Amino acid sequence: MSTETKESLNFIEQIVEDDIEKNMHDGRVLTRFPPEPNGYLHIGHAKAICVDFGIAQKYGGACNLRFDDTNPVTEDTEYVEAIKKDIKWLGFDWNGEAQYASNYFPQLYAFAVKLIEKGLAYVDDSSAEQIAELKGTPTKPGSDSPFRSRSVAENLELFEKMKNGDFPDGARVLRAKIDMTAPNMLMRDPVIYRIKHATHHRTGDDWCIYPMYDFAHGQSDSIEGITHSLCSLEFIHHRPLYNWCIEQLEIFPSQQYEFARMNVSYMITSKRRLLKLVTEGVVTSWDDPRMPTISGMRRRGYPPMALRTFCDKVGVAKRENLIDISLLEFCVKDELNKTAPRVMTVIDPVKVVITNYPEGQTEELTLINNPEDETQGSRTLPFSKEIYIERNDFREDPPSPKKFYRLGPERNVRLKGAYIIRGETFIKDENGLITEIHCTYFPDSKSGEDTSGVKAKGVLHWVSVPHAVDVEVREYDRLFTDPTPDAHEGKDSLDFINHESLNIISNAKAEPSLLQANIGDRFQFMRLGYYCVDTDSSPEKIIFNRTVAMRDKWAKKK
RNA sequence: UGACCCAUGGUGUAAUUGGUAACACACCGGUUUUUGGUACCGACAUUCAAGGUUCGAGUCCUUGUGGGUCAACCA
Repeated sequence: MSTETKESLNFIEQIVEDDIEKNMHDGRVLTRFPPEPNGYLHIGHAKAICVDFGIAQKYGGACNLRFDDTNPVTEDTEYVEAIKKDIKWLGFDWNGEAQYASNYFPQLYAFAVKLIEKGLAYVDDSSAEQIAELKGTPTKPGSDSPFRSRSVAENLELFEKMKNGDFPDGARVLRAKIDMTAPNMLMRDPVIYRIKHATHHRTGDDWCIYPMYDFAHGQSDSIEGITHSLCSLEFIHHRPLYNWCIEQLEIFPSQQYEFARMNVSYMITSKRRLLKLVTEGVVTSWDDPRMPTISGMRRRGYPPMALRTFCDKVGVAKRENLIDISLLEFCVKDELNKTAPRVMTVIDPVKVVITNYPEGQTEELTLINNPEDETQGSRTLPFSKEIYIERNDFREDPPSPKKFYRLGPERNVRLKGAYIIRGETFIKDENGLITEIHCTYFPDSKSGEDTSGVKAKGVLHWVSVPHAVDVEVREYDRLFTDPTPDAHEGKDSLDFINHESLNIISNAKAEPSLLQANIGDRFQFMRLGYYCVDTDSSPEKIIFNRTVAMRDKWAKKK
């Protein structure tokens, strides 16, 4: 008797399972991730990667990485390398070598010739404007180009001349001959080849004509034997053309399926607008920790696994969506809670003197590194007469004393992993700012061997003054003040920039174990949040990025 | 005066394919806690509308309504 509950499938998984059941392509599953190497990958790509590679993985198939590099003027190998790095970092492996649409240029050219020979493509001498003119509008049918009825021989000759570089850019195009009155604009004799005397990042100057997306993508899928070509909803209108090309060329029948792209609140994914953030100096670079790029999130400290579980939780469907960024942050915190070692760092330090603690004495205390993971062991930490605590962990006169679990005059608190101390007096400067707090400690209240019987109001993190390490901490907030900054008509996303998205703290005090930290290492700063060592760090100065702050009910109540 | 896609709590995704709305996040309340973290418990929707088919509809049909996409020699 099977009691297993049937796992619910998204609509793509259902299609794939149906196909496997029908033994389509002998049950083979081959997907592909087809980025254009003209920009950096962002959170939206992460979703596509998880779907493309994830489906393949789930059904024992494989996923090709294919660069859709059919427009030499915008593409570059720099992006190729960055994209590969991001995919690997997310934890996916593509099938064999990376593929390139440009590898198929000879084959694609032959496909075009075949179409001409079948009387299904023609060379059009019209200008871009004229072509647009005759194309009609979504509500008005288009009409035939005067060049539509050229003979096969003439088309063949002209197309070859196009290839040979006999014409300047824009002089002529090759168009598929379909139906100028089709309700789907893409079927109104789409341009499939254009002249561009440009150097391609891979094929150099071998070609001066380049196929359009619609004449390259589907055929590339077909050449590679892709079984399920998954893309976002905006390509749904391309599907009839995708199928038309495959049918007319009589090649392997790859199938395209569309799913909704993922939108995340307070993030933008338009390459153009992302670029603007960099060029306008809103952020420092493509991998600025505030950027929704994969490289930005990596630098911010988001674990790749968190991104994957996030995409997983978001699911796959066909409706427009706006995912609450708090789900992403939840996934990040959930992952980090299990994996990040705990350390203590005081961000806004105020000095505490323990008046009854022996002068000059240092104790080595042992602290657990991660209560969620025993295998992470423990470390020792120096304790002494003078320590730093967080400024807001002391209140001279707490507003609601019963609810305040921190230090104050005549209040007892436990120093994490150390002793219980009691607030006594404090010193203020001329501005009323507290500069020093005097406490006494209970010698028999040592953590783990507490026989004092003293009740502590709460637990504070701390750092020993003589052993403290100065570090810089960079706190980030969302880049925009509006959840959908690019969805307001007549307004630019830059109108919603959060000018307080970066807060630099240059004099935080960290426990000495952090001296051993390496770039990229992630930690939980107890009671504060999760942080990682930034790439800007040097041996002289460790710089931490705040990946995400801890959930804080107390801050919320206030 | 078009074609195509979509419609389930604040958000996102489910619902054994026609059998009486589930899970996660967020929010609110509580328990535990040497992190105001974690963990745990509780509260939170009769599925866009109106008809129809049916013993029975979130699932099927019809008509509306609302949202999205399409007029680059970009992908």
